Amino acid sequence: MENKVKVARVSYDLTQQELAERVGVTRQTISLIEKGRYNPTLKLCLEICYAVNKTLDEVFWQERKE
Amino acid sequence: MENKVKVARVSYDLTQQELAERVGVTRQTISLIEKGRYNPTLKLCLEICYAVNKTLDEVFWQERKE
DNA sequence: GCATTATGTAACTTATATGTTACATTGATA
DNA sequence: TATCAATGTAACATATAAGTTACATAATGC
Repeated sequence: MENKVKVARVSYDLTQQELAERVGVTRQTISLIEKGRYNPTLKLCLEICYAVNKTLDEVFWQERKE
Repeated sequence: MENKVKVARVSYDLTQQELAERVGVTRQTISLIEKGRYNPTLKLCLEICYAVNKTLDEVFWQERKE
């Protein structure tokens, strides 16, 4: 699950810990999502978007790969 | 978890069963997502978007509610 | 009426997202 | 060099997304 969470987070000058607190998960969860090792739930994706002022498409969209 | 899956699906003239087969889940999962009783994973959201030719924002975006 | 299709949902199981605790590594900085 | 902050990750526990089976209802067509 590749995504732009890390870019969005860093552009907001937030640490993983800070982002985690704002969206209500642990630092480990943010780390795993940024590393593409987790398939986050929609609710968490939305919380991350709200925290970095971006939309789902901007942070999580990816074209279908055959 | 409100969303526009049902509208998008019906506009494509797909039954829950057909959409479920295209995205690789069961009919029950589609039903529960449409009813807002499930918090789907990002991967499933993307699959649904691909199936109905829409983006995440079009089908799953919602403004933060305080 | 009787079948058939589409949908809602309940009980139970399985897979996995997420939490908890803990330890290691890297980079900056005093 | 020695902290310390930020990050990666591993083992295990918990919550819940998703599957399986099954049954019910509404709508449609025979």
